[in-house]
Amino acid sequence: MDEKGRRTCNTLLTDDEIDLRRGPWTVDEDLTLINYIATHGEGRWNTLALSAGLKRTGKSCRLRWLNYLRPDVRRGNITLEEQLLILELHSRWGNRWSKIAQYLPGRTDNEIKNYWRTRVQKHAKQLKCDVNSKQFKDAMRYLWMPRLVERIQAAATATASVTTNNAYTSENNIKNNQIEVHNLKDKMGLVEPSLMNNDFVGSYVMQQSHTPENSSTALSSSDSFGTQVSTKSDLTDYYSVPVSSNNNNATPADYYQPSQMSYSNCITSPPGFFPQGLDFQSLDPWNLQNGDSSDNFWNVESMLFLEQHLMNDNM
DNA sequence: AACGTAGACAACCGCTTCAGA
DNA sequence: TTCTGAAGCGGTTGTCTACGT
Repeated sequence: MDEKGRRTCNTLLTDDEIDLRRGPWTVDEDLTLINYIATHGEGRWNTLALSAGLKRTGKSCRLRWLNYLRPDVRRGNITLEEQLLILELHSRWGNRWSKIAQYLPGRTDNEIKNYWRTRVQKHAKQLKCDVNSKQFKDAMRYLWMPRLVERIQAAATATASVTTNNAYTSENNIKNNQIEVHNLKDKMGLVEPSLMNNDFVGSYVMQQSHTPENSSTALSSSDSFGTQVSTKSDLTDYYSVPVSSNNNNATPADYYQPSQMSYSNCITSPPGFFPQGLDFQSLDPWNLQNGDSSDNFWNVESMLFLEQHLMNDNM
């Protein structure tokens, strides 16, 4: 362990503390933490770490639990709807990751932060502009976000087409699809401001009226989580905890099978945020089937648009 | 097959905030 | 009111894996 690792928060660690483990968590450690919390609930993290016999800091235990082991952590690709929401909320609040995470049930601030750094900043780099620059923000708002909306609509349309297969004529399908699109916008609380010009899809602004602050059922805040699932009964409803595991590549899903909370329960929007509660899962067959294919927005058309936009800015 | 590189994500660090003594 | 420890938070780093050469 290097010198930096021996210090935390400007204090030298004791000899006992130097014995603390670092780095990736093992399956045994995960199981110990899960079992301890399932039995005793959460408490003071430092005390918990000691009592559970984990040679980890309380901080490390807390992070592992909140970001990985917690039963309602949602893993896997960020959906198109989630991407749209992240872009919108980040444009509003900046790097307030925990605040943004409140709007994405099951997603952690860490995950959103990682998404932003690896995907969004990558695009800024491709465009050779700063992620915080007006140019990039405009590109997000006027290109990326409308395109996300289009793809969400396309996914919804595809779903509608499948479910209505053989039932309608193509003309009816078109009408239905238009209704789907309209409903989607309603569901997402999106309003279209007047278009800047005819070439352009338009920007989408999230309505301000529904926020976790004014909703009594805000989810997944790391602020509030400690009071949400903290009892044995709560946890045993979610888990069946195996005694041991030899699988070093185990995921939380390998450790326990959720018994009541289904996947779809985790990924609907917080009640009160989207006017009618957006069912992410039902709208996203594209992403589930093909993985995250949403990164390739910067085609020739986009680049031309951006160039033109930047030229107008400079005039 | 071996190596290098980039991307994704888990984990850590240190500062700030908050609550209780 | 002040102090102290715990927890929260955002930035950064480390590690693993997939992919290209």
